[in-house]
This record gives sequence, C-alpha cells and structure tokens, in this order.
Amino acid sequence: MERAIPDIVVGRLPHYLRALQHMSLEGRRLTSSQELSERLGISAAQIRKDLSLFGEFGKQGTGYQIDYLLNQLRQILKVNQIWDIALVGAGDMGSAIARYQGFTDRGFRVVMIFDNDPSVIGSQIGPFTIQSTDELVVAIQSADVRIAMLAVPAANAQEVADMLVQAGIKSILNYAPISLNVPDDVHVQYIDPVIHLQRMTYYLE
Amino acid sequence: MERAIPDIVVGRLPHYLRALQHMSLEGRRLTSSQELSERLGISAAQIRKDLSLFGEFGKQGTGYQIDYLLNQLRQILKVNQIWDIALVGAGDMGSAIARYQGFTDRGFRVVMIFDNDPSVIGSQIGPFTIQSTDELVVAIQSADVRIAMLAVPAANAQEVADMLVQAGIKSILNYAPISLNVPDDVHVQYIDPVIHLQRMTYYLE
DNA sequence: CGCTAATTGTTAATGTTTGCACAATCGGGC
DNA sequence: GCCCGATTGTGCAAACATTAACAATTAGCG
Repeated sequence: MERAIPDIVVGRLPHYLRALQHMSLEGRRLTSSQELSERLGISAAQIRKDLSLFGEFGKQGTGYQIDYLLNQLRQILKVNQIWDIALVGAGDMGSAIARYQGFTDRGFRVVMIFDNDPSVIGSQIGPFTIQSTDELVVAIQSADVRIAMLAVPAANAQEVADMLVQAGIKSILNYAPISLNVPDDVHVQYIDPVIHLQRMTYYLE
Repeated sequence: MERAIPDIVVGRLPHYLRALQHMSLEGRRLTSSQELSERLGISAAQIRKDLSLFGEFGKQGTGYQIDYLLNQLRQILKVNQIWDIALVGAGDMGSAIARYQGFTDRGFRVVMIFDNDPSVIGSQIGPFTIQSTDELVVAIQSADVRIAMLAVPAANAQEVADMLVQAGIKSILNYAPISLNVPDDVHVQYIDPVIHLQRMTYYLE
C-alpha cells in the first residue's frame, strides 16, 4: 500500500469491478482468481497479484467473497460514492451519452450539459437544460464538479479542454479524435472508435 | 519485419496515423519523432523504434515526410482501403454511431444496421434501413463483411456476438459493458466509458 | 479427526518494454 | 567544399510486467 501502484494495475481494477458486479447481480457469493481469469482473459496469477497490492481479500481454499471484494474495489477506485459529471457537446454523441442509463450504478451521473450552438441551448435532454458554453466555467466551479466528458468536434476540443481546466476539472473523458494538451495534474482518457478499429484491421487479411 | 510485432506497438500505430493525418490537413510537409512525441505524449525514442520495426521511413537531420509516412502507416494498418462495417443496435448509442461522420476518411464505413426491436425495424437512419437481427447472419455473410460494432444492451451482447461469429465476423468493437467470449481468431476491442472514468477517479481525492 | 482438493499470497525466474546514448548522415549556410 | 545543428535508427542497459511454482491454509467429507 505504501509503494505507488502501477498505472497498468489501476487500469485493470475497473474490469475486476465490472465482472464482480455482474456476478453479484447473478446472485453469486464466491468467486476465485481462476474464474475471474476465464471471464476477463487475464491470468489468475496476475489478478491475485494485482489485488494483493491493496490487501489480502481472499481466503485459501475458498476464493473471494464477491460482495466484500466488490466493496473493497469500490473504495480503492473511490466509486463508493456518486461523482457528478459535466458533459460538453449535445450533438448525436453527446445526446446519446446524456441518455445512457449505465452510469449511475457504477458511480457516476451527468449533472450538466453544455453546447455552443444557439439552436440547441435551452432545450432539454431528459431532465437537463442545455446551457451555453459561455456559462461553463462558472457553472462547473460553483457546482464543484471535477470530471467532464468532452463530445464536441475535434476542431473545438482543445479550446473546450482549456475552459474545463480553468474551471477546475481534474479528469476528462475525451470523445473527440484528437490529443489534448493539459496540465500534469489533469487526467485525460480517450475514446475514439476508429483507433480501436484500425488496431484490429492490422490483423485482418 | 520478420518477427511478430508486439501488440502494444500495433496499438500505438493508429495514434501516429491520426496525428499525421491532422498535420497533413494543416498543410505540413515534414515532422520529427520529437514533434510527434510532444503531440502524443509518447517518447521520441519509442516512436522511432516502433516505426523502425516496419522499415526506415525517415531521414537523418530532416525527419519524416508526413504524406509518405502517412501512406506507409495506412498500408501497415490496412486502412489504405475502406472497410465495411455492420452495426448491431439502433438505440441511442447505435444511432449516434450510425450518424458519425468521422469514419470514412479513416478507412471505415457503416453499411448495415440491425436491431431486434420490431418498432424500429424498417425505419431509416440516414441512408440505411434498420434490418431485423433475424437477417443478420445471412446479410453479413452475403455482403462479406468482416467487422462489426456492437451497441446493444449488455444482456444481449453475448448472444449477438455468437451470431456475428457465425456470420464470419473477425473483428468486433463492443460498446456493451461486458466481456465477450469468442474464438481465438476473432478480435474484440472494448469501449466502456465507465471503465475509463473509474480509472481516473482512482487519482482524485 | 485426518485426508483431499481447492485456492490464496508471494517469491523467484522469465519475458517484455522503455529509455539512453551515440554513430551515421543529412541539408543549409557561408 | 566544409562545418554545424538536427535528427534518425539501433545496441545495450535498465525498468517494468508477467508467469510459474509452491508453502500455507481452508472447507468439506468420510
């Protein structure tokens, strides 16, 4: 627990959490590193080693109690709470994200939506009124939101990212197909379907 | 070129390609491993080494010719052609994907859309008529499509994946928050925004 | 109660990836 | 034509990540 946890390990924890959450919903009580291994395609030794960096959560001969491990992981990843998210961009992708039902039971909820297109500002997506990006910095600051999702065209992404940083955002999930430039204390994750597709075409004939 | 290329290297190539494509659009002619490094947050030595696995594309003292390297990478990743994609799921996310304009100039296009909801089957998204999943296997087989995007609820994802495999699909981009079980010769890539978000909350206070 | 099969946490060995550093080479300027 | 600053490709060393293997422990069963 003292030594820093490698990024690559942190990146696997959400996968463990997701698998455990499914098992818990299926009404299961116990699992093992081997079962997780089969479900996730990650070796059992690796799963045990990853978890052991944070504590001893299992029992020899028995395995892991699903609900217990689930809670431990939620605590480690700090999703034993609901994080508020600001969404920027209310186009096709932004709207789909805003309507997505899968956030709440995994620790997140969208609480504000921004766009710069006057023809959509003021309209509703579910319970939210789309606000102007002019209000973005102040709105995010006063609501003390720390996480944002960016679903604007590539051409505007850096500019919006700059505003988000100014507003105090510390984590950005970027759907625009462009690398963002942000200070060291701001984390960025990228979602670009084409990157994944191109990675797979390499292996096609 | 003889030895197998590590997966991790293949995974970086699309990022190089994307950056180069931007530079080319900006009208630039030349770049260097150092410039790419700054734009991508990947060390210059690593970029040079990755590229050197496929050939010698640069010139000492000068750097890389953007358009030349671009074409080389397109060939390596096999996106010097347009790949047809089958999209399964015409809900919020599926519709947003179907309307996304960013595929074509990066090597892909959606050519068919399926859903199992009778109330949407037959309706149009852009130029496409949504087909029943009953027709999926035959339609994909006869059109010889090799890549699919999966945007259905988690509960149906495995079942649809099985159909896709049966239809001869070799690459699946899965938007459902669940690990898929497929034969070894089928590649799967995952897009789950919550995984990325949870990875970032670890670093928040 | 003692045996068996299962399974963890951990150590040591192995394998992979990254970074450093530099010779080689290029183009431009004088 | 020669020098200088820039920049590549690469060999080697260091850092990092994964796997294998096993002692320790557990639950269940007869």
